[in-house]
Amino acid sequence: MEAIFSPDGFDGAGAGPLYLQLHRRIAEAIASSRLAPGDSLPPERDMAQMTGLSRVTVRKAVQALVASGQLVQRRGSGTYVAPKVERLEQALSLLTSFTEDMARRGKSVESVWIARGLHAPAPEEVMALGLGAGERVARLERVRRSDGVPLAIERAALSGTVLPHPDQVEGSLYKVLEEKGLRPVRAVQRISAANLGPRDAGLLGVAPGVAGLKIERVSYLPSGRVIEFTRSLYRGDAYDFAVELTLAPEGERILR
Amino acid sequence: MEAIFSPDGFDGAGAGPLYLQLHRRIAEAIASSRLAPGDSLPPERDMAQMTGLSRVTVRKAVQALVASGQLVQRRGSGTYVAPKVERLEQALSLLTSFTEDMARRGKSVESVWIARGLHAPAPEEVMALGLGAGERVARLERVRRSDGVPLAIERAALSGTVLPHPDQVEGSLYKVLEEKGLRPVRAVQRISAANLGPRDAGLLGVAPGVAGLKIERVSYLPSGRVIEFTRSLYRGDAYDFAVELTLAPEGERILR
DNA sequence: AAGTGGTCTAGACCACCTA
DNA sequence: AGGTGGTCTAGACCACTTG
Repeated sequence: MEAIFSPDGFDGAGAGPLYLQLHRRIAEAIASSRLAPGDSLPPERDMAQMTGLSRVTVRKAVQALVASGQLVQRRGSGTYVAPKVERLEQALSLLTSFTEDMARRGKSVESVWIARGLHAPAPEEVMALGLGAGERVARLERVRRSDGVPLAIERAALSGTVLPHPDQVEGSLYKVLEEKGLRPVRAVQRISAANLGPRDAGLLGVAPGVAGLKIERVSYLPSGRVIEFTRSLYRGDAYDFAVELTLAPEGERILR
Repeated sequence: MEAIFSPDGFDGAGAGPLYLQLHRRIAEAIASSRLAPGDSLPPERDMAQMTGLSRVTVRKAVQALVASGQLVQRRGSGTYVAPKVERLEQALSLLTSFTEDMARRGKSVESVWIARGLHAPAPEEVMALGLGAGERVARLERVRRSDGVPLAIERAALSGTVLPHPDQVEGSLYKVLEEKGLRPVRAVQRISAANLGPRDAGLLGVAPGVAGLKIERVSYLPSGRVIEFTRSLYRGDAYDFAVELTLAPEGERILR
């Protein structure tokens, strides 16, 4: 521990800014397991004194590690090495619900509802769902947890005609749809990455700015009608999406 | 412009930290197009004076916007609203090379080589490629650009036996493999999100900490042998991966 | 040469948690 | 009550870009 915060070796010419040098020291200590998940770091003021740097500079080094999810800070308590989250791998070619997917691997699933209700649709929702004039939209917004760890924020939108009582949805949305004979059989997803804003980061229990996977999904009924439009944010460090690619024969198109 | 940086309205009770209030003001100005891509913001010292805040606090607000890719800063020059990047959509079910993919949409492609050579393999590479004892690994590391904009960092690894002269690869790796009769027909990809480190961010021309899509791909020959192991980092704001999902009939498995 | 962002400091007060 | 992280300040110097 002393070695990490020793005042020696700083300011070697060409080593770059002091906060980056300290950042590197701590990151290497974590990578080499000299700092293990759950370990606490000295208080910022102590790190400053030990290294001979100002607290502001120490904070800048620490903040970068917090922002990339390697450290967590708790006000009034201290700074800790982030617990290692086990990565979940999910096959991307199967249209399954979160609930079913987790059940298949024997994980518990909890949903924490943020909002459930009927609203006036946003233009984007009118487009995606093909809503008629005056039709309302049912919005289901929840945090998905598995074994107590928040994994994703899911914001689903459906036609208010299809789901007139969104507040009665409890567990799996797909199960509810199935009971109505409206289970989707096909979906198109778009995947990108984005930094989590303060609100979303808070819901997922990570620091603002941490990378998240943003997934937009439009689901279709056998008739080709759109049934669901869902925007999800997954913790980037907790999820792996797996997909298999095949060589397309000349001229063939797979994505419609 | 004056409205954004007016000293009025700060410190309203319950509005949160000053740097977040300023962050919100600027973000809203960008979202509402009152600040358009390419527009310059006042110098930090001026923003500080205009708002009545210290430069450090102004910097903290600005830094957060830089870290999420909404602003760019150029030392000696100024602070600007980030140019809007056009999102590229790529189908995830097709095994195509970057070069071919871009050619299909009439985009130019440039590769900037970072490294090309034979090395002693890392354990991870031995595993993924099934390397024999003493076998070397060919590494190809390059930045992929389209129309001058860096889009991705691609780090490919192949058996040194398959590709004994990696320094002779110029354009499409898949083309080279095809000429050897070694074109992959199947691949498994794993997708997650991660904050870009200083080095990778620099290569992609974005600020450190910006969210990137991390893709690991293992490609197979018709014989089932692994031919290629590639780790790529895509700019999260410049790429959409599109994938189609289908409902799997009972008992069927799609991913092998 | 002047102006810009990049780094760094010492010190202060606040809000929260733990004891 | 004491310690922790969270915020904020004024001022300084450096490295780089621009006119």
